Amino acid sequence: MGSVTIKHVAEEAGVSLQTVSRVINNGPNVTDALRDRVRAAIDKLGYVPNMAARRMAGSKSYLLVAFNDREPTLEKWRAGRGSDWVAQMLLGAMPRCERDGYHLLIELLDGHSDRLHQRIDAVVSSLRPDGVILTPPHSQDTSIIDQLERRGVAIARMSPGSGDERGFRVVMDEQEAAAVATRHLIALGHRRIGFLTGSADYAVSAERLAGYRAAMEAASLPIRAEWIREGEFSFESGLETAEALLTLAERPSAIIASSDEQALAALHRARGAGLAVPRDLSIISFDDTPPVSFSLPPLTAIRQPTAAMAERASTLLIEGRGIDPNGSPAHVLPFELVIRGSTAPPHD
Amino acid sequence: MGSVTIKHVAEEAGVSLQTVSRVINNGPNVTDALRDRVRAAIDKLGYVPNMAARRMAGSKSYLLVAFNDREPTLEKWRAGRGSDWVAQMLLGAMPRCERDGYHLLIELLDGHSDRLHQRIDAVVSSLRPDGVILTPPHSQDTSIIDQLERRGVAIARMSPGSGDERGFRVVMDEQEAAAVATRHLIALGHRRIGFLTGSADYAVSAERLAGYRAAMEAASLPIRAEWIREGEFSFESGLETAEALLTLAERPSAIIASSDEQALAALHRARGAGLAVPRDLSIISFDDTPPVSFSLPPLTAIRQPTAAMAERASTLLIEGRGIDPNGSPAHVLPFELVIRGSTAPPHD
DNA sequence: CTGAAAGCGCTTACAG
DNA sequence: CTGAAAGCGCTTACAG
Repeated sequence: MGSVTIKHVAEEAGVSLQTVSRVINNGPNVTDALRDRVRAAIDKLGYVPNMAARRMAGSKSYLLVAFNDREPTLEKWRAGRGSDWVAQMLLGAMPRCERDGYHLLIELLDGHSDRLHQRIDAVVSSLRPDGVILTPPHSQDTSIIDQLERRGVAIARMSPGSGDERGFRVVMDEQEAAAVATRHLIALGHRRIGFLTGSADYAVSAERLAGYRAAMEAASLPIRAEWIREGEFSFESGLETAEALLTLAERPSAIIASSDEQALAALHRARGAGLAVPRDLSIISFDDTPPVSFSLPPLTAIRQPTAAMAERASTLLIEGRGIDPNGSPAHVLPFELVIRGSTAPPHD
Repeated sequence: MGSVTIKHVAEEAGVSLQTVSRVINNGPNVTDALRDRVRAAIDKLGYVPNMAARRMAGSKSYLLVAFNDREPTLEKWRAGRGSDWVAQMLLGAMPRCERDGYHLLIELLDGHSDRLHQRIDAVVSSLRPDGVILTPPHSQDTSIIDQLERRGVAIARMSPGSGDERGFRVVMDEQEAAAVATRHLIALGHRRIGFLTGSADYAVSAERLAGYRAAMEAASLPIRAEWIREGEFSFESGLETAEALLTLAERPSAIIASSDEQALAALHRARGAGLAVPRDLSIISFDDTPPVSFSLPPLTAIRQPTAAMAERASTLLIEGRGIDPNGSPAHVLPFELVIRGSTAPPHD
């Protein structure tokens, strides 16, 4: 609609397009007088650069795309239980993007579909984002990193696991978090501590397990193979693995779950087995999404700094142009052990 | 880099750019043979149109912007209680957008700031979205509609209230919802029913109140002025207004709250006053976000079809090009009364 | 039914 | 320190 363009501004200020462009982009070599004149014209006309045009002319797109795993994301939204990783990402990343005139686009990606790469290519080709935020499990998918690298797209990977050090990596110390949880239980007097692992295709799963092992060993506590139950992050998986743990002849007096859902499922199973939490069984969960603070009792949990991680990822993508992050150290953000009512000294 | 453009496709297929463009956009007048040849070339090269270029050349931007009220939105994310309206919008709108190659951008808008219009102009000018989804309270802000109309931007308004019939309007029947809630209580035997109003600057607040009034009158039940408490949607406001209601000489045996937060606050106050819910006091809330199903007892609530509304809004914006929605009827989506444990016959 | 030209609003080298 | 030209990748009228 007869919108204001750089041309109008140039006329109003009596300068060339070129100069206006330089002022907009804080380019060098503009006298203060001219700059002021241009700024005044911009304000007067209410000029705002057209992003599509800027992008076309070869500048930044001012767009960041955050890819999220489709099914778990939709599933959680549908369930309406408030387990909202995406909301936390928005909380961290959106205001950060806004501050520098960027926009954040959430995109859903199918876990392992054949068309995964096709979809990524389509998004990158059509949107030309200045950077892409990858979340698990895609953040650890080497073939995706390959693809994005080939396309020359900057990457920030949240919780990417170890091994591949390409792109900006933003993490919390998963291993230490699990160790802290374990030590908390040990300090309470627990010796038989069970562990429910997360989905095998998420790198954090192995890291959390390693932290548990390390802390148990450091305390010279035995680790029985039957105490470690391999599962997935889901409630259903939690039901199954917790059940297996609770029906053991010598059952653990405490359980560390690799997700909130699993922990909630463990709580459910404990109740079913007539075990009082935390009296007969202590439970610690991972992530600390809303439902765990509403449960009875509310759960002790490792809080993942999702918002802070997303903010950092955005910052790195916005400010890190030209920097080669490859091989540089990961950005480690602090987690927190939130102690609530599901942990106590063992009863027996 | 060195990305595939329409030019490459044209060469590969041995046709003009023009023809490729026609095929991409499902334009008329292309022979099947040519179309197939072009499609084959597109597939072979993995061509995806550059959105910035399309936009520049005067086509759609394939971008939808959803404006949300900044502070309440951030506040809820920060609180981490899972009261997530935005997540429900994403659930409804994102897959719908994706289906037609659109992208949804969430943007935050300050409630009443001077720079509100400036911000909207900036977003519209820089992004050139094909349409804008407005949510309360902005969806009922006449000056915003004016502004967007002037700019020629298509608008879909969620819960816009009555009066201004411009743009696509997607609503639930707020008045009927409140009436249904009221009738549910009446059917249970309640005669003294209190009502906590929502924020005055949200049109739904007045509508909900009107529904309550209508249902009470239809049942020939008295409406005492002191039973209607004007407040805001927040928990704090709920504490205050519920307190006022519960300390009345002749206190209501049931309360309808205009938001989940208020209802939770009422529950809190009831507990403080030694009243058992639902034995001594029934409570119904509005919206049905996650926390109300976690409370003790879980609350009976009117469920707002937020995801469905966002989906409809997207559909209207995507498919409704060229249609003038002004003055056409609003799109009414069904709400639901979810009966849980906070409502029962009055005790006395 | 198909194609050559102009132009969208910017930025990037390149001159001066 | 400032400006005239070219070009980004498309689509839109306009020819043929």
